[in-house]
Amino acid sequence: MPNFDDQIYAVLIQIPAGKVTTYGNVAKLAGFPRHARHVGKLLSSLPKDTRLPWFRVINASGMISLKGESFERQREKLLADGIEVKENGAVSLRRFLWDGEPC
DNA sequence: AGCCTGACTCCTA
DNA sequence: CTAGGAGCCAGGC
Repeated sequence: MPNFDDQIYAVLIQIPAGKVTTYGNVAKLAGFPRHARHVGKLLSSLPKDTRLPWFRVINASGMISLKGESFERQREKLLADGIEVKENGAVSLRRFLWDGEPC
């Protein structure tokens, strides 16, 4: 059984550009349905130069869960992806949510 | 072991 | 939309 971290990474790299997903969804796709909190903990430990699209992961409310500078960083990344993000960090899950693997 | 914390989620009001 | 409470899991002390 692959470890938790690797499974999470495997899911992250599959998130298509221009889409977002939630912590809970990532955890579920990785095979750990109730580890949403741990997903966030793992992302918090990522190096700043990581290739992983950590910025495409937001909470189930469609809001960026970060604060301060981290929040702005993620928001800019999403905007660069063509995702509409409001000033408060809200994203339209209706339009940009990636639920599972389309393939 | 217990207690606290967190980039979470769901339910109720 | 906000606010409060409960459930959830792993890690640190």
